[in-house]
Amino acid sequence: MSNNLKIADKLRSSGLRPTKQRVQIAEFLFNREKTFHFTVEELDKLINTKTNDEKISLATFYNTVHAFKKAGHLKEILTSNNKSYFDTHTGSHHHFFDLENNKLTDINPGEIRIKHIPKAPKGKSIKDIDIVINIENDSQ
Amino acid sequence: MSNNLKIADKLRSSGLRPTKQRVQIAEFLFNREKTFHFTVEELDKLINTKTNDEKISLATFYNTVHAFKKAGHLKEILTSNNKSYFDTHTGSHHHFFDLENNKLTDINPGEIRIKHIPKAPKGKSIKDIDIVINIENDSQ
DNA sequence: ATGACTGCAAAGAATTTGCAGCAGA
DNA sequence: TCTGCTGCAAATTCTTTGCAGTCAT
Repeated sequence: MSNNLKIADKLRSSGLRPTKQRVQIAEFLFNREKTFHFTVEELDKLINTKTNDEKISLATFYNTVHAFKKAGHLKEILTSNNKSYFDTHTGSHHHFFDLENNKLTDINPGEIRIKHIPKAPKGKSIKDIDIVINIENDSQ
Repeated sequence: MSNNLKIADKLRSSGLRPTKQRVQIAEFLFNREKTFHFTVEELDKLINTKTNDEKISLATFYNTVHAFKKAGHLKEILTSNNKSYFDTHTGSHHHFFDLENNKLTDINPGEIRIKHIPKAPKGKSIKDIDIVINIENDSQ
């Protein structure tokens, strides 16, 4: 309940109306301890089959996820399979991408550091840096 | 002419028949000094409008680019716009991605170095590392 | 009430696939 | 000749859009 209120406030303070659908999606995404990585398709399946309530339309998932991203509540991640993955952990961090099962995992922030960041070309500045380490099964 | 032969041999030694289309695409891609970054769509436009000869079908561009990639002559690059970019420079290196015009440029290999590479989760090993530095226009 | 949001279905963009015909070896 | 490759169109997959009806404020 208090979670519900917090979620609603979080949405409102981002300029987003806390509609039933957005609250349901936001609760699912943000009321958890661990970082959660997902595609829109996966989110749709997870939420729409878990509950038997009225289903949320796929278009609404796309709208909502993009709205959350714009509001800074989600981060989009590049992967080698050219799909849009999102991450509930919005701070600066990087990822492993498992090529065998298409799963993302966070790299512990202490585990990777860039020694020297190159200067952007003139007239340009750096917006952000994406690092993905592709992993596969050991070939023992 | 000798270029033609070299290209044909390059293809043959990768197990690819040097068909007219593949030779034409390979010449376009590999007979150049500087690294070349492209999407399949761009390649199609560049090759099919430049010459007035018989056009190469889009499906053939996809087939060929993937065959070249599998043979190790091209590298695929992740970008923030979730399209497949390819790079004629197959060595290990990283990229700037200009968010304003969707253009990739190489980062000079000396300009970036990772201080500490994290260990892959157990049972997994690192296949490769993709780093993309997103850049935008200065905001002055 | 009024503007924003949802849901549906249709459209769009990028890529893949099936298969008949063609062309290298 | 025989297998691999090409080209076309149709199919797939992921994502966006238009718009009428609905809901939050």
